[in-house]
Amino acid sequence: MGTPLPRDPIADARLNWERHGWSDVAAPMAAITAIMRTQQILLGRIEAVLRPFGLTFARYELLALLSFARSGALPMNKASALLQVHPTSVTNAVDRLQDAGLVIRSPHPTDGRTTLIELTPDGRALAKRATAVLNSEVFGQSGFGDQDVDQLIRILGTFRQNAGDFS
Amino acid sequence: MGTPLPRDPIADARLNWERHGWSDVAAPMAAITAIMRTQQILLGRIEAVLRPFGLTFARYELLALLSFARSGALPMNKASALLQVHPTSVTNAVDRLQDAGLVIRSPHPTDGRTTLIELTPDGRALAKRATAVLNSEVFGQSGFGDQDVDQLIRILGTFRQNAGDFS
DNA sequence: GCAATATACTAGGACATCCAAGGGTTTGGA
DNA sequence: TCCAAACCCTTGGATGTCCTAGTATATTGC
Repeated sequence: MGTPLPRDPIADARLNWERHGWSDVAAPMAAITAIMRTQQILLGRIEAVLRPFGLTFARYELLALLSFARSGALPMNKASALLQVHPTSVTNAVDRLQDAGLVIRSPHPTDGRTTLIELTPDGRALAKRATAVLNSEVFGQSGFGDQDVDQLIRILGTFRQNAGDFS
Repeated sequence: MGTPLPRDPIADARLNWERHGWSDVAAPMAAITAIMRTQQILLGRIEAVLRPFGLTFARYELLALLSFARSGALPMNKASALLQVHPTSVTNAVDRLQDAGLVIRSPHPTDGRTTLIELTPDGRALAKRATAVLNSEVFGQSGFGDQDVDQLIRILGTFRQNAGDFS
């Protein structure tokens, strides 16, 4: 994980696919593998930036989502849907954020099944500070050209829509 | 995680970023978030296809890598470097593959520190079957257009190279 | 030749994700 | 009205990833 490899391992995989007679799917295989690897690299950068704040990306995303909500509160199922993660992942994140005093659980006023997650003042302040650093250290130095950013947003947006993320 | 959302949550996040005066990094934020989400979707598809084989993506990748090695064997550190994951992740995968009888550990002939991972006949056969299904069910139906696949490979290839994955 | 440094793998711990299952609350049709 | 079906959240379990530390083996330098 330290020294760069002499050759692109994904390009090599693609060649292997072609050599084995799977040329028809070699390119998509390479694209998908590249997405997996890119995600890993980006997640590593993000986690490194958030670590000093005692946050992980999952917890940060939840804090950020809450900070954009008018009331600073959201039902857990709503958060799960918007973050597009399993409900149990939200439970897990809320547990830890609550232990850190960044959010509190409160009962829904009319639906006894639902739990609201509410940002505390500390949570709101931390979200703001973390976002500032994330913006300058990660998003502002993504390494993608402006045109490539547009291409990614377009290509992946279409993909996500076809995958049923939104309509 | 079931019903499509009425709106694209990442596009909404981008709007929120712009509303808060972070327009300069809103687009890269959206692109990066889209990569994270796309990876999640793709991983879900892959894991679903591999589950009947008793494999996960991490284990499959190791099997596939070994199946392309001339001798069907690789040192663990080599596998770690090529798969670009932490050495402990390889240890973990090898433990499980070995329990399943798909690989065996053997000592390196000249370097006492090194352990070779070797594909068993069962492992080789399973890798072949799993690859066939992945090709037809996932890579062959990626949902990306041919041109978009090329764009992804180009954009993410440059990114990975700049990130130090290879030279 | 021997000690210091580097390399290889593994053990233990923290987190995140998903799935399956369980208990409580609402809703809706008979 | 009342019970079954739907919905919401949590718990417990399996995996994967990384980090830190520890053990064993090689290599390097004095």
